[in-house]
Amino acid sequence: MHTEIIKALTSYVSLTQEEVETIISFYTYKKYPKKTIILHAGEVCKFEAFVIKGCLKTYFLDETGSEVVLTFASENWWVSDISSFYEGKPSKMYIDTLEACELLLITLEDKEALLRQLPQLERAFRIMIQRHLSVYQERLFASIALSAKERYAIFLEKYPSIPQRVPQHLIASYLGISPESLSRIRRGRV
Amino acid sequence: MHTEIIKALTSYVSLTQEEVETIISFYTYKKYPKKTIILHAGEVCKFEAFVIKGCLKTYFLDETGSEVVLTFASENWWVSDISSFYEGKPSKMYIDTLEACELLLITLEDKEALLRQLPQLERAFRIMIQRHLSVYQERLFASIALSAKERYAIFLEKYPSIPQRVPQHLIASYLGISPESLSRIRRGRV
DNA sequence: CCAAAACATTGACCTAAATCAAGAAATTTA
DNA sequence: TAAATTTCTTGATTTAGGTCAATGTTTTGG
Repeated sequence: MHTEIIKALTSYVSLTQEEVETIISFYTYKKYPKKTIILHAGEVCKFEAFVIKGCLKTYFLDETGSEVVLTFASENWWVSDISSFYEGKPSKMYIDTLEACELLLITLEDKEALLRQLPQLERAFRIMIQRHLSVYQERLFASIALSAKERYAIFLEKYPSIPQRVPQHLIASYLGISPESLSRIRRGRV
Repeated sequence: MHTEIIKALTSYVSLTQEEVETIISFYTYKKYPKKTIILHAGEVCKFEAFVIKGCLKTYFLDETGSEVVLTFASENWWVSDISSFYEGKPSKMYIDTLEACELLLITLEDKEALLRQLPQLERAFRIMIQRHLSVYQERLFASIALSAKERYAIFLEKYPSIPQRVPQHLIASYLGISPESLSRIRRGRV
């Protein structure tokens, strides 16, 4: 059950069996049914989660109340509102399960205790955040510099399995285009 | 000369005078004239820099060869291509000075040595990267969900001093709009 | 297994912002 | 300080992609 989170962390630091046990002991396994809101805007995000199984979306509501999808998180990804989680401030985003999910969760208190106990993990988490950062950087570039069609092509290349499990209008939202336009792009009618 | 970088780091961890000296000893002070390219796309980024004085832009070139500004970095900000710097891979971006600049630079080797010597800094750097991440997150949301006019208004609120020192067409590029459109937005003719 | 809800497609039309072109200002450099 | 370069503005025109509305299709839950 915990093998994948350990794999994710040991790509950056090496760990003894005892250290692995320690890490595991700090995370809580939890199941959520489909369409569960696990973080509401306005709340402080109390978890950082690793996705064992399932798929989630993180999103904002715009002025007209419609969803703007920021990320999809599926197996072996992390999901949280990092700035709310670490700085204890109310989140502006929502996080929902799109499928039944199994997550490994940690609270801020426990994460800090874990890092005090295994300071070498600081490095692993720092590298993971850096990776997240460059993903956002590339998306921002795409969003500024590329056409809707190009953004969709890149999305398909990077996340070929997401379209099979996520409704198309959410992908449109993620790409910053209307569902109608995405439909037309897919049909080649653009 | 180093007071601001120390202030930036001590907002997250407290340091003794000796530790402060250690940090300072790892950074190299350097001056650059205006319009110097300090990172070329294709090169590996060999520095992480703290801006003491001056202003820089980081940008990509799009398919037609025109600049897409990703960030401006001025006093007390960090500038680097994080993913190239840490992962040793060729950068896709450029970094240029927009004014004469004074920077404090560190190489990856030195940064790792510094972190081995003062592991409590891991925390400070992690928090800084998290902050960067949420800045990108908000910009991505803005870029997907808000109009050019709204994006400009937010930019002015967040960075009121940048327009006084950076050409307007670079701000347009940063916001993902054409220089002509930004000119019209400013004139209220939109 | 059927009804209801959610999702996707298509066409007609609209609009925010891009592009093109020309000139005016401002800044730099010699 | 004059010439050169860079930057900014304005108008005319185009276009990518949005919106609205109707219809078809798939999925879900009772």
